[in-house]
Amino acid sequence: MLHLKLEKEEPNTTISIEVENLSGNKENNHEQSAGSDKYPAPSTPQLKQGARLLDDGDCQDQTNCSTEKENGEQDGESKSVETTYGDSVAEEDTLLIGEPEMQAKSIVKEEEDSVDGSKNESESHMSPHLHNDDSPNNAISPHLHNVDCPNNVISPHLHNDDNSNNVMFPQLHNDDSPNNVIGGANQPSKASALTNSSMSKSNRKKMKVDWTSELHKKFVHAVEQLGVDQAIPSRILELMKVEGLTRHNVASHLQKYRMHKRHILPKEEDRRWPRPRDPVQKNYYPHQPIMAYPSYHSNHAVPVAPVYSMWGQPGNHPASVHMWGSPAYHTPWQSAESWQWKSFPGMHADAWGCPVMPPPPHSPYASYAPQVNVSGFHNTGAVNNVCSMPQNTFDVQPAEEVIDKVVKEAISKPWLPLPLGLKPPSTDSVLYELSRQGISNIPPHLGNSDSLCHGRTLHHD
DNA sequence: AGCATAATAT
DNA sequence: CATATTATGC
Repeated sequence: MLHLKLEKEEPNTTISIEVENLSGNKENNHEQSAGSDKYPAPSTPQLKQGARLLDDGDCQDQTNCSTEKENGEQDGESKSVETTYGDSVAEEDTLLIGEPEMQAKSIVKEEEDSVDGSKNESESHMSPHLHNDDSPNNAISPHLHNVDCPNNVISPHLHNDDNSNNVMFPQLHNDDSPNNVIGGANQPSKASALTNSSMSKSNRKKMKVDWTSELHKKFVHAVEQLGVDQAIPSRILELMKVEGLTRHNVASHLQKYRMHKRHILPKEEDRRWPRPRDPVQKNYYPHQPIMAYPSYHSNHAVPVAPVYSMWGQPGNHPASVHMWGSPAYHTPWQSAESWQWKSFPGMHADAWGCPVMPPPPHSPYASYAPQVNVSGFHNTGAVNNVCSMPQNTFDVQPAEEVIDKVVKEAISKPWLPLPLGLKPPSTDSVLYELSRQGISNIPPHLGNSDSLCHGRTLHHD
C-alpha cells in the first residue's frame, strides 16, 4: 500500500512516508487525501457521529458522563477541563462539552493550525503537557515544552489513536502504534488534524490516562484532603472532579502512589542500620539493605530522606507539590515532582526522591534553584552538577562541599547508579565501619561484596 | 478497595 | 531486553 501511495503521491515522499507509519492514517485525509483513493484508514472508523456517541459499552464509568460540571466550576478547584489537547487531537471532544463560545469554528481553525504545526509552543493555551509522545524516538525537540499553564486544564491526557469519543477531556492518547503519535510539536507534518472527527465509540481500545503533573497534583491534593484513611479511589475521584477519569484509573494511580510512599519514606526509617537484632533475618527483603554506607561522618549522616517532593508527602503542603515554577529549563515534565519521570531524552534523572532539605546556603544547588522551596531542587540541576563534576574536576577543583554533596546524593539514593567518579566503598571498608559501630556480626551473606553494593553495581553493566 | 499481574510504551 | 506506567482481573 505504501508504495502505491507513494507512487501516486509523488513529491513529498520522504516525509509522507514517515508520517505514514507514524501516524498511520490520521492525517491524510483531510484535505488532500480527499482523493479518496487512498487510505481508507483502516483503523479509524470514521463514523461521524453526529450527536453523541455514547460510548457505552466498554467504558462504563468514564466516558459518558461528562457534562455535569464542566463549565461550572471553573478553576477554582475543579479544574474542569479545558482540554488541553496538546496534540491536536481531542479538540472535538472538547468542544462538545467545552465551552460554548465559539466552538465549532474555532475548532476547526485550531485544527488547521495545529496542523501546520505552529501552535504549540506559542500558544499559551494549553498545549501543555503534551508530552510529546512523539518525540521519544526521534529526538526531535525535546525542549519543546511549552509551558503549560498551571491553572486550568486538568483533564487527563489519554493516548488513544483516535480517541475521541469520550467526552472526556482527559486526554488520552493511544497510539496504537508505538511511534506514531505525531504530535504536535515537532513534526512538521501536518498530520494530526482530523482525528477526532471520526471518533467513534467503537474504538474501545484502551486508552491510557496519562498522569500529568497537573492531574497528579489534583490527585495529591485530593488525597491530602481526604486524609489517608479516606483516601480511597472513589472519593479521590470525586474530589478531583476530572472528567473522564475512572475509578480504576485513580485506583491504579493510587496504588502506585502508595507504593512510592512506602518505599521511599520507610526507607528513611528503616534506613537506620539494621540493628544486629537477631541473625534470623534473612534477606528476603530486597529493600534497601544496608547499603554500603560507611558512615564516614556518622554525625551528619544525611538525614535521610526528608521530604520527597514528588509523591507528595503525607503532610506536605500541597503547595510544594506542584511547583512548576521554575522556569526555563525544564520542560514541564520533570519538574520537581519528577513526576513524569518517564522519559525525557535529555534527562533521565530519575530523581526518585531527591533529598530535599533546605540546602545550606552555600549549597551548590543554590544557584540553580534559589527560591525553590524545599521540595524544589530539580533534578536537572542536581544531575548536571553531578555529571559535570568529573570533568571540571581538574580545572576547577570542586570544593569539598561539592563533593560532599555528590556523595550525599549518592548515598541518599542508593537505588541510583553512582555518579561518575564515585565508586562504591570496598567491602573491607564497609565491614570495618560496621564493626566500628558495633555491628560486629554481619550475616554471612553480606560478606559478599555484591550484596553490599547491590543495586548500584548491578546497574551499570 | 487493594493487590497482583498483564499489557504496553519507552 | 529492561524498565516504567497503566489497565485489568480477582
